Amino acid sequence: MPNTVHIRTPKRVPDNLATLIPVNVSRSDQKERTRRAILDAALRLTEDTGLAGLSLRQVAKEVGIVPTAFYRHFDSIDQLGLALVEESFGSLRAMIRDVRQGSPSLGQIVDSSVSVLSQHVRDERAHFGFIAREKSGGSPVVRDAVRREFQLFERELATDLARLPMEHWSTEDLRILSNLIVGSMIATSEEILAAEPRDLPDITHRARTQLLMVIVGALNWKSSASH
Amino acid sequence: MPNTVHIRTPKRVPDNLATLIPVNVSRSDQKERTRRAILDAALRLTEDTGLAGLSLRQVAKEVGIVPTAFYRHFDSIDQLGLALVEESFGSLRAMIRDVRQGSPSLGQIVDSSVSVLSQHVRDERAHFGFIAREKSGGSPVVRDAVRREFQLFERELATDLARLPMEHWSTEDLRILSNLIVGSMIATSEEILAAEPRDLPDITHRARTQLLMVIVGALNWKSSASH
DNA sequence: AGTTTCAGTGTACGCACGTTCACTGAAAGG
DNA sequence: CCTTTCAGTGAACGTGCGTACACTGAAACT
Repeated sequence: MPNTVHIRTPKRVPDNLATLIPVNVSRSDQKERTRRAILDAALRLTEDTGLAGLSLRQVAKEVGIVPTAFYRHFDSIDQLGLALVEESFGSLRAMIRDVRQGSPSLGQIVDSSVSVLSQHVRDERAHFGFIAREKSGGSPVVRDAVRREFQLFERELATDLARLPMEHWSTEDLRILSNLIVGSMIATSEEILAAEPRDLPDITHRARTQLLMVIVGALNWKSSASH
Repeated sequence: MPNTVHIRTPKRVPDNLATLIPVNVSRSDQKERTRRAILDAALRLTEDTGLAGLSLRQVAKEVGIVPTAFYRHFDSIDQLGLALVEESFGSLRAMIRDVRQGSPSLGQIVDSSVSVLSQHVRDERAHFGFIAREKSGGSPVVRDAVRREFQLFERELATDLARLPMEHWSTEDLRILSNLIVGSMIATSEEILAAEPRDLPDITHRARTQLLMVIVGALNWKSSASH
């Protein structure tokens, strides 16, 4: 059941309006539609095989175009991969924005972080799965892109942490802490992706506890180290 | 430069000794040699492409046998993958044995754990890389095998932790803690694998700090929770 | 000495792959 | 209205793949 998209002439645009405002209809946005269809198809097909096992012909068939038409949109599968990395981290950043909404007590931050993470992983399953897979995946270009994004992420979390009442932390220690937290969150995401729905409460409870342990640990570790 | 192994008749065994003790020479151990060569070749080739991108013909060429001969040793690439999982976790368990050698103060446990991990990851680079890749890899069979091994691992660590002076911890809390620790160690391993040698001291220092944070956190979290 | 076993051979098959190239025909634009 | 642009077409290519099948010849067994 291909996702057919290439209806050559989908609709005649009424001239009266179309000429006034350049409604960006038809040609350019038909291209955009196809591009989206390719990204969606790739995201779906990658679920089984990873980007490495994705073939241009599979994608084309799924989208409903001829193989060669793929090149009108991407130079290579790697470029497709990079576009998916960008898109996937887009939804991850959207998630962070949700977490930042209101930052009350520390306990509440932990609670909302974990529940927002859990919700987003399920909502954007395909994106999170893609990231998890390609983080250690076959294509060096894509793999490195994913890792760079995570490092960026880690840095952002570090500056966020600096705003919390954990005074006198060196930037290095903040990086170490945020590296630990990001790592745990990645692990949790992967567990959520792999788990059956009924195990979800256990996982979120565990993630909450772990995040709390880490924070409590960081605070006490610091005070015990700089006595 | 194939790893040629198929010298049909490598050596005539001197009858005098060979007949006394069944030295298990030639046929059965020639098979074993080839099997090993296949495993080694697969481990090397997988480094670039992942198990998903590994072809039976590549392996055969690398080993120096004809493609069809592969089937004398494995039913499928998946079976090869499972053998590699087993082997890779073998070296991981060897590592743990090293860590357990002498368990003095808590600070020393942390130090030796991290340095042993760091050393082993570099010594058994191929094995650790394989595990990291296939943990989210393309083949469900192999992927699940890796995850099952990690769960086993986590359980073992939990029982180890139970022997430490952290009394009155519920088994659930121990599982949560060991899940956190195993997760951090996986993340650290992946960072070591991806890092250049000169960044290694930073990474081990970070890992040490994180492990300490986690332990301090776990202890304080527990005492604050069960006040 | 005669028979069986079996790791490795060699050919041949059909299939999916990426990429090339010249093409078509509707949309965009002067 | 007439020209240009360009997303999608369709045939053709060379390559590497997994697997089938009948085989060989030395090692192992009786």
